[in-house]
Amino acid sequence: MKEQRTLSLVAPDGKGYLPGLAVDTVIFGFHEYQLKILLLEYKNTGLFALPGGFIKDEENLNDAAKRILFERTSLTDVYLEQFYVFGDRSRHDPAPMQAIMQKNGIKITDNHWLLQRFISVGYYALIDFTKAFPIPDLMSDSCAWHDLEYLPNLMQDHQDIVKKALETLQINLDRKLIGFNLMPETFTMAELQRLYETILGEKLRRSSFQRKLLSLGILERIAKKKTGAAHKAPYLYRFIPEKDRK
Amino acid sequence: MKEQRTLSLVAPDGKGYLPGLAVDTVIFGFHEYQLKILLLEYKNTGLFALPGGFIKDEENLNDAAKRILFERTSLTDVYLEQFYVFGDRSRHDPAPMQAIMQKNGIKITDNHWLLQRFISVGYYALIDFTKAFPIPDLMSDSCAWHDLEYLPNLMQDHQDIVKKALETLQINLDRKLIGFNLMPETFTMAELQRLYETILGEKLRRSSFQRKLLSLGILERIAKKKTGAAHKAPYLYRFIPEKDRK
DNA sequence: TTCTATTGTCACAATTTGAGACAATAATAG
DNA sequence: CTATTATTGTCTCAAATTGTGACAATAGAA
Repeated sequence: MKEQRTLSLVAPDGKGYLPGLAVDTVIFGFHEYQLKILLLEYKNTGLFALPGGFIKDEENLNDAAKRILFERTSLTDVYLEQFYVFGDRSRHDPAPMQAIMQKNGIKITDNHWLLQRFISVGYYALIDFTKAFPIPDLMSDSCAWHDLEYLPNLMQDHQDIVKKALETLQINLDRKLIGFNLMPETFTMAELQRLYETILGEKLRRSSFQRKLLSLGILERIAKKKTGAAHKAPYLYRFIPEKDRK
Repeated sequence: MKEQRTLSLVAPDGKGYLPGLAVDTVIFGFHEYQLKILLLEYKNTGLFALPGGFIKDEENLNDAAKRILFERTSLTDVYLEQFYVFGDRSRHDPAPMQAIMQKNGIKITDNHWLLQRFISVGYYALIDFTKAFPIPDLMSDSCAWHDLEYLPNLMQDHQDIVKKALETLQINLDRKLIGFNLMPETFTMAELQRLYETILGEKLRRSSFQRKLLSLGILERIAKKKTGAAHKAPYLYRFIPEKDRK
């Protein structure tokens, strides 16, 4: 682990980072029929926030997002994409950040870098829930999964950011075939269908779904079958990466 | 006209603007079966660039984009949307900006604000070619339409920005029904089809296209017909804004 | 061995799209 | 005025896709 924290490493003048610009990441996972996202809970404040960070002077923007994602999940090679820039003046509200800084023993100066107006680039990531072990930063009690349906109140405009991220995910699901990034290596057709239904927020027909996905030529059926319940055992499937398709 | 220029109003320390952040706009128009974009040509430099600008300290990001668009076109209420943030370190190349500043009598200091690294938020706009009268800024000889197929060499990574803007337009064309923003108030079905074909870069079947677009319930057929050529006169259509549909 | 829930697949209907045909018609040529 | 020409609006039929339900297969439970 190279680094576990972001905020508190930042000097009061923000030296080493691009000023006024931040990255916020909506990290999606899927578990027990539910879409989840990772949220940080700042110590002793009851404030929840999306994992975020800043861009180093000599860092590519997309690399900064990758780094921030890595710091919270230890994962690399993750599906990660920009989706919107949040740049309204109204999102500038220094109060919660002041509270966080205070609780973490950071000296609050009137023009502390963290209290200025920030414009934030929103990224969303899709990760395999079974592979992620969330790591809080040093200002946070926890970095944990939260059900998308039952989110706590979030800092600033983070609720809007989540909403826009979900909309983007819904739009891109079929076109970019990115749902598989939320699944474990192997899965049944029923599990995959539940993922789609959860993301899209609607029921899908079983036979149409199966026919459609098999016809795309992106699934490999694995000979083995799953066991455990009192009915015919389903096949397991694996997603075939684009490069391996014929 | 409130303001006609951007760059040269900026003080060497960039006071009044958010540091390190810019907006670049890809302004699309359609004329004589061709997609066009607006480009600035900087005086005596042979350098072409997308219209761009900076964000004021107290300005919403999206409002900055609207303002920049207005400064070049005098248009308001235009379809304008973010599509990507260009934040690679490699895009920082002060040489062309130095040339522009020199030719425009702006004093070049080592740490002039304009020569720092910028991250740029890309916006694309769709406007009615017949309504736009491009206005150069004071550093530019011209602000003029250029055929998307025959662009001059562009500054920095502006070629990539245009490419990404076009890809976004192609993806959103059907989903958001935004093509009409490129058409005049009334148009024939053949004209509309040519627009779609040009944007998508492929031929479409006439009867399928007509059937599809009529079935969407977004076109109002106007009683009058156009005249002028030796064949049956086509109907004229008008796009029905969402609020007026039933 | 029988029962139950779920799976993989098929058949048929409904819908959408592809592809072409045809009559209507605004100007033009004679 | 009439014949010609190019394009338009619409229709038909075929092909492809999707909706809908049915059915046999089967892993475990009763």
